[in-house]
Amino acid sequence: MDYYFGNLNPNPYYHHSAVVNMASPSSEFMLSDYLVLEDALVVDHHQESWSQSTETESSEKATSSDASHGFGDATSNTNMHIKCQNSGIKGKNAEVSQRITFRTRSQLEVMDDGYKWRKYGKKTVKSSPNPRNYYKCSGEGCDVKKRVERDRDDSNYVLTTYDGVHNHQTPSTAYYSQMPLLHSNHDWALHPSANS
DNA sequence: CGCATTTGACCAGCGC
DNA sequence: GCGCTGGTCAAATGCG
Repeated sequence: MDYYFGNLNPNPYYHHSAVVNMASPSSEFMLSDYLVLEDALVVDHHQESWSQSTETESSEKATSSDASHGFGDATSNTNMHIKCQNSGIKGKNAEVSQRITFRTRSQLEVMDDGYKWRKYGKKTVKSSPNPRNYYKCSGEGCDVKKRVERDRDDSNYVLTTYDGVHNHQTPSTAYYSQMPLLHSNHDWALHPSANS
């Protein structure tokens, strides 16, 4: 099984979105176990315009794999839209250099990505009728955070946003060398706004 | 009993 | 300056 998630497109003016299929044979699957890059799309996407981008994502949905790639029915598969955003965050979060948003079709809100997370907050936000859950990595000295919420437009999808990079390896390191996506030092293209 | 989760309070940034 | 909003804190609670 090949794992790959490097630079999908050399053009630095685009963020990268990859559509992958992730088989989920049980509720205890691990992201790192089943993440398979199915196809790569390129979309222009800005950190500040997530709500606007959902229209783009809806069109992606219509053209993306879903069940049409022969991975089985929707209840047994998790289809993901992955965005990597170097968002040029200003202010107090300026030190956050990596932001990755997964859009996951899943009944599960929290997937096991190999790291241990501690929930520290839950908030109803105005931009979505669904509550947003906040998690911190339990790794010692690791300040990576993630937010998890149901897609406001389609509750079958879960939006998972990772902020920052881990300063340690995942507790399950078996796929480390093959699976750079959820580790530091992966090779993402930068959006021009990140440099301004 | 120890640890994780819940949840209301608090804080900071932003727009008006 | 004030109110709104999103993000975080921390005491209370639940669970194994």
